[in-house]
Amino acid sequence: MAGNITRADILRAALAILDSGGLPALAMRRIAGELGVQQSALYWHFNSKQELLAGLADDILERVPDVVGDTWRARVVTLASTLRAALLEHKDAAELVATAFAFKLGSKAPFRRFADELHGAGLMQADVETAASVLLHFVLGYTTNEQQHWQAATLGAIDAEGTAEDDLGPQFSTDRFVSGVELIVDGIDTRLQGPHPSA
Amino acid sequence: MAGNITRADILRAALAILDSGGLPALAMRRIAGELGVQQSALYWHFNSKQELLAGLADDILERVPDVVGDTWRARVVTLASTLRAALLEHKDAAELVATAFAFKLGSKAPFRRFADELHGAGLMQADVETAASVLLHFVLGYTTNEQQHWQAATLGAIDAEGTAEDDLGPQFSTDRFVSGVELIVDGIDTRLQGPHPSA
DNA sequence: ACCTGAACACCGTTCAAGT
DNA sequence: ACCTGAACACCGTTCAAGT
Repeated sequence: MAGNITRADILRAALAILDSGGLPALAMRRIAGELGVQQSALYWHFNSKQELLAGLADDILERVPDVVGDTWRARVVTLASTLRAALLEHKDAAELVATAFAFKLGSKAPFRRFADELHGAGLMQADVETAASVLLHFVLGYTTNEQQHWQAATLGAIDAEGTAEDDLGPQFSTDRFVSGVELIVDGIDTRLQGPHPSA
Repeated sequence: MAGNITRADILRAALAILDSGGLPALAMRRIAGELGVQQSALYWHFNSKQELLAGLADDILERVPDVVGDTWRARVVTLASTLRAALLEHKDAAELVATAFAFKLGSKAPFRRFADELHGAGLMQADVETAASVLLHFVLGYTTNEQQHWQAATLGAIDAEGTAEDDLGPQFSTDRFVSGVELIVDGIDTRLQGPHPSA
């Protein structure tokens, strides 16, 4: 009936399924079903499910807007917060992006975003890579935990508050996230103090 | 013939399978097969595979030795390196522990280890939790990527060097890892400068 | 070029029934 | 208390064949 299916169609259907049911619902059969096509048809457009997931991760990351700010510190904190916000908009997106990043499939874009800001701040290259790595791992790790915590609470697997928090305090909030980013930024600042190396 | 199977037996068999084949090989049927038992027998000892994996994660983390050092900085860097080393000893262990941690099943032990060192350093409680969180996410995130990179290279999916590294430099090494930890530690140091708050 | 149909080789989990 | 046997309801991937 309708014309052929495209990669974009597949990714759009996959994102809708992710939004409604998260990663556990994201089966090849389900995506195909939503498009009115056989599951094997997807393998003409993607070599594997992992490749499809990497494409999804890239799509989500492309929606992260450019950041503005007067100082590099402000821009780095804003970039981290913006990235977290983009991930929180889609169920399981943090885990999805973290996995795609670990597998080196696409999506080194967020690493580059951090690296560019830090390079612009005057950090030397070795420190740029170290700092970008620390920032990215914190954003992905924190947001993954946060998202899983929410969803577990929604399913009733963990009671909404108290009990499971023990002595760790209220674990997840924008303030806690920003505190972590600022701690890292203060560490970076430490590397900017000596503008004229003697040797 | 032999006596009944125990939780410890199951975890021992699971760890052996993890070592040889990684997480993809760790199927309930495989664990049961190794113990000469039906897969359903495992469900008397564990309510789910996730619970079993959490137990495995705890086992791996229990092998992390206590750290010594003259300064809190030295102890924190050593603890991070020791944790990484323990994870690198078992295939896919970093991903396993990161997932168990995200799911809040057991294993907040490493968080506490970092928190205790930082508390001893004189950091105030809110900063202790922020800093421990940043440290733990970096250790788990970096080591997960490192371990997956190695294994992909071993399987030939990524050529051993060059090419995939592009402009990111040599991505994984003990030095790079320690640099990241030291950046965080410098950020922490920043919070220790005002010993007598005025209000 | 793009998709169907059908199969292959797996999964985790449940549950009555045995001992 | 601990385990068997068998089923349920799924997976990702491949591949000849169609159009």
